[in-house]
Amino acid sequence: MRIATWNVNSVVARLPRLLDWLGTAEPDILCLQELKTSADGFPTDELADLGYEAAVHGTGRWNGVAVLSRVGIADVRRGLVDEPGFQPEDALLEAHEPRAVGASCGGVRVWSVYVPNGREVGHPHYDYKLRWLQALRATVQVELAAAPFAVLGDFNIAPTDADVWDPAAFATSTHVTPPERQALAELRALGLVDVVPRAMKHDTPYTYWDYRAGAFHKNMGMRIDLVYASTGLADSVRDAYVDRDARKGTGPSDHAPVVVDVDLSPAG
DNA sequence: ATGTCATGGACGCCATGA
Repeated sequence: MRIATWNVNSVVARLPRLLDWLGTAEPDILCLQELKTSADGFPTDELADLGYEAAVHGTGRWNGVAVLSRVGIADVRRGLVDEPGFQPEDALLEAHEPRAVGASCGGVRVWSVYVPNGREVGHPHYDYKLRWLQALRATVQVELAAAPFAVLGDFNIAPTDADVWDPAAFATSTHVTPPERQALAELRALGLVDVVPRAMKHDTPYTYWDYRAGAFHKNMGMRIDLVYASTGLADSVRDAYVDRDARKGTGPSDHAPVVVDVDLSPAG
């Protein structure tokens, strides 16, 4: 079985690239992030033509996550346990954002997550990020009972200094701070394993490169798209890689897909 | 480090978020 995750930076703008990629990579399960559209705008029919069903959690212009599956989809759950919202400075009410959706596909329980960016250390969004990660932990704690299990997506955290192109450039940034990394450690402590993809080029398994300043060609990247698998599922992993080709060419997302092949057969 | 995108609202540009 092939399981993948991809922040597509608008599923509508990326539809030609997404359909092309599905046709060649042929994942059984694909977790999508940054749909940037509501469920109404989601390209359900085009994906169904390729044999994929979808569990969608989207509300409009920002965020949005989905699980695609060609091995069945059931028990869809939208949102986290005790999920926090984000309250912009000028808003009266905090708004819940579509950043997490879970589904059972072909005997595997998967969650597609888009962790808040955090913007700047000390910004209200950074505090929201840490609170959101605590809710993710509470959700995983419950959902992990349905193993094999994995939570995949854009975590907006580089787990180690080796996962950023220049640690010095991130000295005062989000994505690398001890509280963010501690939140990842607490997820792993529940019984999850960071499935690190093999390096393809430059000996780095980065998954994200800024659109600006030729970052991709200079390999100024980060590994922030992660696959956190239950121990049993991690044991069944036969290969894991970043599909850098999906970051090349015309009209790419700024993220590349992470692809994981697992062998779930009893003898596997 | 900041040379790019994508979206949506009031328009052939700006604000927002990443």
